Amino acid sequence: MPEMPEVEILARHLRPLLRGKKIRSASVRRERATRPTPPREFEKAVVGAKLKELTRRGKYLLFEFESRQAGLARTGNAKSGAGTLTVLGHLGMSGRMFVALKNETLPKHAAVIFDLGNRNFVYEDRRYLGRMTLDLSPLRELGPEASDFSPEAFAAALKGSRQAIKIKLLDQSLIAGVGNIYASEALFRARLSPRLAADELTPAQSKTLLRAIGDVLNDAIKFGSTVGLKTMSGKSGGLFYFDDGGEGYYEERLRVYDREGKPCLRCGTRIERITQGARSTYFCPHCQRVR
DNA sequence: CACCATGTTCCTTG
DNA sequence: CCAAGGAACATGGT
Repeated sequence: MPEMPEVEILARHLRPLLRGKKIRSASVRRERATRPTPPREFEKAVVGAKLKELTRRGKYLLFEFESRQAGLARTGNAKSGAGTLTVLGHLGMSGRMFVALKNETLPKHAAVIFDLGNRNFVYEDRRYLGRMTLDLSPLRELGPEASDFSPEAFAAALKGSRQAIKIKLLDQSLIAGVGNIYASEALFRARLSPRLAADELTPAQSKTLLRAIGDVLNDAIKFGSTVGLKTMSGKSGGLFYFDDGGEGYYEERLRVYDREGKPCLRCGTRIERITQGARSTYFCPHCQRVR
């Protein structure tokens, strides 16, 4: 469930469930899951730690723990100041995180489990493209959140690049949090062609695009935190948030993504799918003409 | 078997 | 140094 809105909703869901909880034991069931941190080192570092705060940056989750004793300095956890240990989480394409009752069976691809006493925290990932790690270096490469970007700074960041704007939006060092789905959605909302070169956008167009990105992300968060929660309630005593997408608290919100051949919701023209940077882009050839 | 998938990183080629 | 393209990672759905 991995674009910024899904991560934000997940963070809001998990925060009250995890805050103040102490990790009794930790189990890494896949070598890859904590890369580049070795699994045993990861387990050792988090056992006994109490979660202070859970925050989000781009598509990453930051689990901030109170360190137990001295001895954490050698974990190479750059962010850990005095008394703090931070675990960085990323869901990749197929990761999920949830708090479960202890008698619930673990999913087949459970990658990391924290024993919290009367509950388990589970990170599971079918494709193992995500991770939970002590390596915080990815944070240094992230561009601003959409909400922190001024139109002027965004325009400046696009200058000097002839790359297609759609591909640029996926660059986390330019702007953090936009993924393949919402890149198409934002360009549709801004009525801009995904094939426009980044430096071809006028200041007015880049301003429109930045606003569209913010709107698309905010709408998704708003939708996910209302309909999504309702959809999921009842599962495991309401402890789950993300399950399998349920009945459409997600896809039905999308206006162009995955709608190839279907009529544009604005003008009726057939939506097209093209490949850019080896990934699918969906757009309306009429509403999103290059200008 | 073929192709596709919400992400990131690394490699090659130009 | 940059851009573009592709592969890799690993599993599952259609």
